[in-house]
Amino acid sequence: MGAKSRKEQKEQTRELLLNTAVDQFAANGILATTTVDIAKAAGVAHGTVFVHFQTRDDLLNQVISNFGNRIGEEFKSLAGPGRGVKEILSAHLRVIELYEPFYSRLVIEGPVLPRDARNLIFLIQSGIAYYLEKALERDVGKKLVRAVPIHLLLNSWLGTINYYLANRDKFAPGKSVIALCGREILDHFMTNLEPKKKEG
Amino acid sequence: MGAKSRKEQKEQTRELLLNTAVDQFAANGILATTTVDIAKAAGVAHGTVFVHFQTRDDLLNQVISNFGNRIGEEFKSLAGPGRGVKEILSAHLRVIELYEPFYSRLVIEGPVLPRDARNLIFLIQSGIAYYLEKALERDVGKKLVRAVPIHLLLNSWLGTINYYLANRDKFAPGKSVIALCGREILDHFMTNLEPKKKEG
DNA sequence: GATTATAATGAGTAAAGACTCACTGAGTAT
DNA sequence: ATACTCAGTGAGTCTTTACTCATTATAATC
Repeated sequence: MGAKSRKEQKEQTRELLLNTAVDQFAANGILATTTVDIAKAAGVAHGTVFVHFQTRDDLLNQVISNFGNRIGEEFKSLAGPGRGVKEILSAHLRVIELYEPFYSRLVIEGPVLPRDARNLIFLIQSGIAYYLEKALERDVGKKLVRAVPIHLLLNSWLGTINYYLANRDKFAPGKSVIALCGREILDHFMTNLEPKKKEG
Repeated sequence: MGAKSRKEQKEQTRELLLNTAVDQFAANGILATTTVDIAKAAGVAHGTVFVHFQTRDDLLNQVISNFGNRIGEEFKSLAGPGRGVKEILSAHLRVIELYEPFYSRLVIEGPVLPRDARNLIFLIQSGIAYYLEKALERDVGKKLVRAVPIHLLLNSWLGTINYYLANRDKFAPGKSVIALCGREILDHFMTNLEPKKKEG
């Protein structure tokens, strides 16, 4: 038995392909990246891709699924229980910033990807919903924020963040839009949530 | 000279192709529609497409450009001078609802289209910016709404509307998302804009 | 009526890209 | 040592789709 057993070797190549794929997707776009590109960048033969994944879509789904797990863990560790709305939204921004290159590709190209991929992306985005709802209930109960329907808050938040990510080349060419604009967006949303004071 | 001169005939075929293309794009998606699809749906030979348009991208750009002009005119006629923020946003919603099938395709697929097409789409979306800015200045001056940075209002509005359009199959399967959710979104934004009352 | 110009045709070409498979060579078992 | 297994190879196949161009039919011109 050599230093690398066959199983180990195979698993290693599989992960090399997954990691290379995520990098290529992030750098050049998901639609624009071919299986040849991934093989070349990974330094393996084209056929090797299909030893490990049945189809290109299969590879893509596994890349997205892996990514979703990583990002979900990260978010949970930052957005523990008992947090307020501002902390949840802030944690959301931090996680996105951390994974911005690929995350923004998902936001941009997600809607035109195959159904399976779309569903996975929807799941990833839903990760925030539960925490935001709890945080909103808590803050409304404490009269820290005014009562707003959770779905309007969630959809306008996700919509706005996605809009900035999708137009990152206009808002922050070559930089992180979240790093540049995230704070401002967050403050804007928190101001919108301030309780209305009584008549003076 | 026959009933149709050659010039007339050619122009007629050209418009047939433009109209057929917009319908096909709206119905089946821009990326998914081939030049053969358009030719078949228009009832002309495949080659005829290239008699009238140099490339598929050229056809697409002209479709988007035409669409932009129509939608721009419509918006201007609804959003005359002296209107308030609510009227401008409301006019925006009405125009989008009117052209929702193709407009939502532009929102969904726009980010992955060629640069020229992307720029045209950006122009279309910018149509509201000027009017919204004037309306905001007016309403803030009259103390009807609180002062917010115009770019935050614009980007969160466009982001939210685009988010609903992009997920219309989830929010309003088979229907108009704008018809179903537009009013609610508008009210939410107007509530966000209510001036803060003095301490009681 | 004969000639010319051109809108329209549709079979054909070319390029891109996903996927296959007979083969190679190194690890594994007996 | 020998036979076997399987990760990896890469030239080749197949499909899709934009685009071409020689040809046809019809309007315009003389």
